[in-house]
Amino acid sequence: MIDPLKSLPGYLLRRVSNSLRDELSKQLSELGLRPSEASILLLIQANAEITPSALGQMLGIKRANMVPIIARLERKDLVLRTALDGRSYGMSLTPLGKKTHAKVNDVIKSHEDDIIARIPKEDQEHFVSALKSLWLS
Amino acid sequence: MIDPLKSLPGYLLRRVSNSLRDELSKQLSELGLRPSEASILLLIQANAEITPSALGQMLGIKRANMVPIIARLERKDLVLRTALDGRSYGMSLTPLGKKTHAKVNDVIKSHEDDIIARIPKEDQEHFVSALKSLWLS
DNA sequence: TATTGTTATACTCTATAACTATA
DNA sequence: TATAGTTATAGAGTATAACAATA
Repeated sequence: MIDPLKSLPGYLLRRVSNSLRDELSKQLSELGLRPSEASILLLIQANAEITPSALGQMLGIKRANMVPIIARLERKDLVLRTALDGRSYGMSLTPLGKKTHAKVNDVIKSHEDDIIARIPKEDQEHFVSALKSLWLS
Repeated sequence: MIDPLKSLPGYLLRRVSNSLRDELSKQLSELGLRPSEASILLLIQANAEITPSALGQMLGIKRANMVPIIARLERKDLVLRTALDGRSYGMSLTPLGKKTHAKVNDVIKSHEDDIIARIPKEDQEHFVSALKSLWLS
């Protein structure tokens, strides 16, 4: 079979991205989390009292779609909300959220290390550089 | 705001992949096609009488999910099926399918050229090499 | 027995419009 | 007026299980 797609960088990028996401998703599911939920734990830890809108902007997730994600994190007792003013609230990690954050951090770090380890040494820096030049450009 | 995710290659990869896919999707929508449909036109052109199962395997799409995709391509008079034996069929491009294939090819080529053009010259080869080493490994 | 195409179904992620309450 | 959070809803992609017909 001839595969004219395998020579296309954009196509390669998409397939690789999907398979890596599936791997991460599987590892995070052992913590009962989805990738978006895990990312949010990292961002809340790094930004005390961050709002859902700010989170969504950083993650490229629409405000409307943040609602059920945050609701799940709250239901799991991982995050709690504190009113900032009458219409917005900041989010922080509960004690359980902090413990989970540490585990998430380990999982993501090992996932990222795995990725780098699979790339030949002489390509690694160029790979990250290329991704950064494609980032939102 | 601190973004601990922007330094993670896997996260960068996913965000870049998503935004590139959105761009391609938008361009293909002017042809009335989705990325999966466009890919299939390329693969049928390159592989006469290919079956849905073989297509799905190459694209990483489950057989069950190929059904509605192919049904749409047939409804648009882009592909037609020919029985190979009692239970399987091969797919080929109709005259309109061939014309559309040429347009799809142009769109995808310019999309891919755009991607490469955004990457610094000294990173381009390493980027593709890195993607290939991450491909299904 | 294994495979092909199919149906039905559910889950995830995403996109839009409209509403409310507050700034 | 503009913004934050929310609701409802629709679209797209994906996953699984089960079935009939055929190899």
